[in-house]
Amino acid sequence: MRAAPTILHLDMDAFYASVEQASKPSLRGKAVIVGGLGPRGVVATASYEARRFGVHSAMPMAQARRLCPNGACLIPRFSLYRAVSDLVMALLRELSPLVEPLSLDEAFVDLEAGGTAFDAESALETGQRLRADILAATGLSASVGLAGSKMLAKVASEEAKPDGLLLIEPGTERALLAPMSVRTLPGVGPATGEHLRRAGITTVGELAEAGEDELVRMVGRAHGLGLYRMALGLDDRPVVAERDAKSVSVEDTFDVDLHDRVRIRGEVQRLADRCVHRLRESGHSGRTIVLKVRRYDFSTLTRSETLRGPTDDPAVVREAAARLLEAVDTTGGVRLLGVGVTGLADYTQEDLFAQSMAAEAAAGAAAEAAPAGEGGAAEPDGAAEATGTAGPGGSAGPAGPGGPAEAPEGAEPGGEPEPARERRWAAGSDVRHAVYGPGWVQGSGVGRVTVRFERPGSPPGRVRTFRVDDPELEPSDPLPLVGEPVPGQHT
DNA sequence: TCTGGGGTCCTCACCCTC
DNA sequence: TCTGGAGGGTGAGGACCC
Repeated sequence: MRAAPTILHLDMDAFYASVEQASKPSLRGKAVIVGGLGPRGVVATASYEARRFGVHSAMPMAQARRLCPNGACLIPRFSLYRAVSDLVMALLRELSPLVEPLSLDEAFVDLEAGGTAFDAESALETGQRLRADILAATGLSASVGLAGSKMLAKVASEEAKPDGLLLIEPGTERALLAPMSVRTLPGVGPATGEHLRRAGITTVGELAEAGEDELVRMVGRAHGLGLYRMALGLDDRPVVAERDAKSVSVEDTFDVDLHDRVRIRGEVQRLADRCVHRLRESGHSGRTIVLKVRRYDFSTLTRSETLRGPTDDPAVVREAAARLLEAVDTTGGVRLLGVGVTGLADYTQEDLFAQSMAAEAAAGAAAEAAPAGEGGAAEPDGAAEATGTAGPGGSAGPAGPGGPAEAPEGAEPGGEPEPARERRWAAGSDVRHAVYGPGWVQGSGVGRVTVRFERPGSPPGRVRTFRVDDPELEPSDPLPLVGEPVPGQHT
């Protein structure tokens, strides 16, 4: 077991919301809620100001708005968060080659492996310096936990939040953990927490007292053994710099449940294409195709099919997904569809056999499906979806100005020609005005869009309102949070 | 106005082979 | 030839994480 507290866990504070506050000076010190803005959107991150109203991650956005009616609700801007995250991860890699990112805003670092810390004192010094460097590079605060293991370092950073640093001295682990809730331990979520609570176990100390056998009996072998060890403060998992992806998937929740079988088939095909696109981008192929269907009552079904060999052929994935869909009863309505690929390989063995099978199957299916599919008259409730609100980019899609991010290509080959659509301006998205310069959308409706003209580092800016089709207003890329070059002057 | 998206890991059931 | 168990592959679902 490692003695020196040289595992560092970094956690950026309320990351998405903090990035939004840094890039939008008028929001600093205000309640900011980042998440899906559609009717089925949920909160991704809330600023600490919004958390005071009871808003938290995974809460339905509608509920968050009720709790915090004056909060600024914004769509996530992942490209910006990724850019900021890259800066932070680069700083971590200066400390050690062993950096294990967990998400855009969290990572473990093995300081000892990087030679940047060997005892409590040097670890503390490194942690403080890192926090200062992150603040200088991004303008954001981060919390740091230091301990002898990953689990304890994560507990420490959680305790240090917000904007703090905590080191757990070797030998103090059990006493520190004992009074904490079992929910503190990674892997104990609502279900396991409730399971343990019913057995009278609510603290980590009680978990340790329960003993290994009892825990294995209660929650299964792997989980029970892991929980018992963690309750004792034991965790010898190494920091792993490179992790191979094991699956790739895409899914969409629709604003309105889908009933029309033809429409559902179409969505599955579209998702299969998106999934293959992502699969290819990652340089993978995969062998098992998974279809996910969440029904009107929130029950979730998965159906999967394993191919003879890995593929990244869109036709093969589309066909497999279509076959899987045929085995699912969708009467009652579908709120979410997803297509995924697992069993990834890092080679693309061009599977001629599978391809020829797929081509045959496709030809057969096309011959069968075309009359019914194109006719679209089969489903008596087909008109139910004609609202058009349930489209891609509904609650989840960052349906920014210029149209939904997905389905850029003509999505409705057989549909009526689309009239010039009113431009949509999502709250929080970046824009540039020919006269007033860079700003962000504060809100839009009834043919108007309200823009606040400010940028990272500027004082809070002024608000102006335009027609949604104002030709001088256009979507733009986010500006960097720190060290922003003067726009238009690249010398 | 209930409940996103993209993942990982584990368990269990079933089938097949040895 | 029959039977039972072990073990791997597959499919489905649940829990959890950020």
